[in-house]
Amino acid sequence: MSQAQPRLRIEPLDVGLGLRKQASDAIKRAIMDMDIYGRAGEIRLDERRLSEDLGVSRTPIREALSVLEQEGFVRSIPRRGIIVVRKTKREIVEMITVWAAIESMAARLAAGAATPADIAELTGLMDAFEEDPTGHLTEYSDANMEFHRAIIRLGGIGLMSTLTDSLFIHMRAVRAVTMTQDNRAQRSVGDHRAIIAALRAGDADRAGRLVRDHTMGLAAHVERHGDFLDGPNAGGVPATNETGGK
Amino acid sequence: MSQAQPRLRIEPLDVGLGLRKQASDAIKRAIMDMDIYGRAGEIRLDERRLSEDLGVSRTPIREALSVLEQEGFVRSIPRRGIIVVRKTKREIVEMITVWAAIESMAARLAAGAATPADIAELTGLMDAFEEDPTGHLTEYSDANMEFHRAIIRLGGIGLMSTLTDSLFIHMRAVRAVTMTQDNRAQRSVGDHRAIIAALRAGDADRAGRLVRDHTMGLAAHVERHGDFLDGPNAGGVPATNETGGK
DNA sequence: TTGACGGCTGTGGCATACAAAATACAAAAT
DNA sequence: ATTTTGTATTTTGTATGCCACAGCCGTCAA
Repeated sequence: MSQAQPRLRIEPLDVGLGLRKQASDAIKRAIMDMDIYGRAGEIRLDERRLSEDLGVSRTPIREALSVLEQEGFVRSIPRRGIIVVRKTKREIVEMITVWAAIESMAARLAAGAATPADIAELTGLMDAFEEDPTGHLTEYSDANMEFHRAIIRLGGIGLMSTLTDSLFIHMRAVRAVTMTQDNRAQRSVGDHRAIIAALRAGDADRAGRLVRDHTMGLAAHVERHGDFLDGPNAGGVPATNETGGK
Repeated sequence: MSQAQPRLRIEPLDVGLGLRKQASDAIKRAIMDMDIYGRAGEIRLDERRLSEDLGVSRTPIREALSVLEQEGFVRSIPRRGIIVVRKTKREIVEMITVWAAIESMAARLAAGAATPADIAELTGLMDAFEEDPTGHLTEYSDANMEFHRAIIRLGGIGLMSTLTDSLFIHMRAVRAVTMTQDNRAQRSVGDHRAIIAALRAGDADRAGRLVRDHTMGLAAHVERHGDFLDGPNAGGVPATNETGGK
């Protein structure tokens, strides 16, 4: 009966306020913590199990899962259950492309509006890793993300930050891998410095182009080396029976 | 095994599969049909009233409202109820800017991949209005939207279509107004023709730039003349933070 | 007369109970 | 032995009831 079901480890949350949001956060955390691409087969989430693990009834669980579905973490198949989505390489590349489009525009806008203090913040993020980013890949990965988020923020369009944030969440699994390949970290620093220079010069065209090329380069890289995403069970969504048991 | 059977294909009989979606669609339709910007004061939605009107219980209504909240149509205030959101001018401008960013990138991608048939489809959308779009503003407004959606589709990034579609829904109220001002419809046709030419020439840079300038022009126009959005009750529901579903 | 406090009502949040559907298992027939 | 069908269990979808909190109104006191 209770086979090797990927039972998520989560802490029972205390009831108080915003029970639905707490539940969605907890489940989201649990999903991000588990290695989605390691396991094979579809990962199903059982409402009843979740409700008893979290100590709340199924109603807030369902609403939380509805939120997570909108955010692209799970997919609800009508009468069949809720499964954790596994982003395909194709989908990741699409997300990076959208990211490139948005950040490029943000850089254009930032080029005309960024203050010296803003520029200083950007340089500050890179300064710690100028010499040898390869040694501290984990830290640099964070600083890298923060750099891009900062540029988008400097664009002044809040919606851009909202959208890209929800894109970035799905790329946690990709970040670590891509960094270690191809000396990408080192080249990344160079690209970033060029972007900062363009922003400081107020050159919107150049800033937009550099950002676009930089991120599209990541897209091309994932396109080439991101086959681990489609991993063991390739293809897309199996339309019909795929029990996978035994 | 028994796969080659010419099994007759029957509609999956979507009744029952998605009472929640039916509810969300109905409520969404109702929201879009009413003139949100005409009325003053906050528009509250009562769960019990809705469930009574739609003939279903409150549970699917709540889930439908949860979906609508994620899509940005309504806003749930913890113990106060659910109100219909009114997009501010600022938010509309932000949405148009994001739209410009995405469609510009899509045009770049489309410039290298569009087939003559694709180009013909685009020209076909515009041909009917070349002479005098001012006479058939409603029809042209639809064709205009379809033109932009087609370009985004030609970019080949499905995520772009998904994102922009959800953006476009919120701009119905703006479409009609902006078209009638400033001879925008007529100039729109000219811009579109130039965009088609760039796509036909395979000039990614030019196509991307033209699309960006065209849409950013709309953003600037709304920025200038879109005060009716914040209209009667300026700042009716200001940034009270919280909720807002990410 | 005015302001504050307390009960009353209405609405949303959560839990639980019930029904329908799909899958898994088993048995029987070919 | 394999396939098919019937049954049972699991699991989702829906309904309803109860509870907590917010807003409102009336009354009482200063």
